Amino acid sequence: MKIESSRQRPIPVDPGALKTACADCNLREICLPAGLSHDDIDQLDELVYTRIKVRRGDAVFRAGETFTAIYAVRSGFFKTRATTQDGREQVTGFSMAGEILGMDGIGLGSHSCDAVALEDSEICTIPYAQFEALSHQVPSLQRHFHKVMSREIVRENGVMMLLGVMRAEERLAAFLLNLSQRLNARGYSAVEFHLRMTREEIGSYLGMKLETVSRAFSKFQTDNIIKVDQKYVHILDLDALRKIYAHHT
Amino acid sequence: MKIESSRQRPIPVDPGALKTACADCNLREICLPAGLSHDDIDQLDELVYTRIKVRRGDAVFRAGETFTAIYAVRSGFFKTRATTQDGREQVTGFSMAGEILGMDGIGLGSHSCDAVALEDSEICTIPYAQFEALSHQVPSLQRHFHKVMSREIVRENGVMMLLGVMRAEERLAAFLLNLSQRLNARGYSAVEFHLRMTREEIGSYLGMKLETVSRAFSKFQTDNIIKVDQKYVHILDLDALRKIYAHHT
DNA sequence: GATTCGTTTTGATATAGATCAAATGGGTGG
DNA sequence: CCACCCATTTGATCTATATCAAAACGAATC
Repeated sequence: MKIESSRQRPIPVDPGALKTACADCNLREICLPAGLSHDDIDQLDELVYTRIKVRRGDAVFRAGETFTAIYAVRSGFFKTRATTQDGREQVTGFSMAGEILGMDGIGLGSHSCDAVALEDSEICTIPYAQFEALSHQVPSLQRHFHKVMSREIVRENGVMMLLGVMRAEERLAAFLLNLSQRLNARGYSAVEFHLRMTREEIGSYLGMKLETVSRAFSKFQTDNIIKVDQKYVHILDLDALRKIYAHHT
Repeated sequence: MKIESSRQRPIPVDPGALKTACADCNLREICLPAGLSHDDIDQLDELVYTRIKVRRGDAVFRAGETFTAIYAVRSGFFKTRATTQDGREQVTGFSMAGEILGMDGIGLGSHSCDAVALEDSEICTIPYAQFEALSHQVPSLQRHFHKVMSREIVRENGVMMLLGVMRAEERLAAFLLNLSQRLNARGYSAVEFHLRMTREEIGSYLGMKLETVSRAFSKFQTDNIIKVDQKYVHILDLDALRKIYAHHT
């Protein structure tokens, strides 16, 4: 199941076909419009005129490309990854509905990583120049955007901690707890879900090899903390997972 | 030489005594005022009324404290660090003149890490509420602040890559090259400098133990790539360092 | 100027996780 | 429906770095 397709760019679809206004979007409370008034959301809606389907394996943007827009994940699942000059790859994050992609490009005007869909997905394109102008008019939008960027900084701090000081099983526990919490915030089960990424991608994110990820999954299953079957995960003992993460046993 | 002093908070000094307007500050091209017009800088100056001395070992802010302001490093050197529940510590960054501290607090309203001075330093306090209001009036300030936050995201991406895929010597090479480049951008030598942090702090940042840091330094010295004497570093062969970093030999 | 404490270096040994290897099992495309 | 390609699991072995230990060195203190 090789997912890196040869297509380089997503295919824009007829905007009308996918038109779902922010105002009507069930993600509005966790996405960019969070905290905006109705009028403000309407203004944002005028900006977000392009909704795009991204097929599994396709990239929303790639490292080196000129930065033009940020993207809100409307549905589906993405990974972002950076690549060293000699081709080693680091997954820097996984993104799900309501989360924002592409903020890495603002600083230098070009993207520093790739954003690749791990399943067929939909994104809302938010042209950055216009977004900046709008957030200049709408203080609450500006405020919220700053929060979104700040939270991304804090998230990455957490990953640095994970990579810097935690052991293999602690890392996997942290990863599962984080997924659980984010899925839960979106109305899904906190204890039962399907992973969208491979063991190798999990490993890359957590700074370990796929075999080590697999062994940690097996260990958790042996200890009756989770039940795993391929991509299906059922957390049987959330507290045990939290203890592994927190107490660093 | 224990630097964690018992004082919890920096001592505000008479603002007049330290008054150096952004307009006159030699950091204005790399700090927040970068790209602002004279008039805009004057507006920013009205905001930055508190300049504070921070003594070595003192914290500008600590994890858990309420977020009220961001801080520009005017002189000196800082580390930021996050701590796990069981007390393990991860240095998440080192900051020097012109760089901004505290952006981690915007998202959740409280800081997620400590910012500690590694030498006697000075910072400019920028009350966030007022800054947000001003950046709302001054588009170029807003634009620049977004860039600063985005660059922080990209920097952390780089650290994730470092921690995730690189080997000990590659990490140290990356670290030295980064320091070199930042010092150079501030008018200091790119090849000769004094480290402000201990081997242990370097190790924490790079996800390795202080002994491993020391061994990597010794190896570089043996290979005539650098000359080290305690905190003094002289890079003899920048290209060799770049090759270690880039080619991942 | 001696003392002390913390930092750094270096050596010896241990180990978590990487690497190598092989078997199993799903999903996908023909 | 079959065949093939990946993904995953599990075992055996290896290795980069951690850990343990001790000596040397410097900077601050009395």
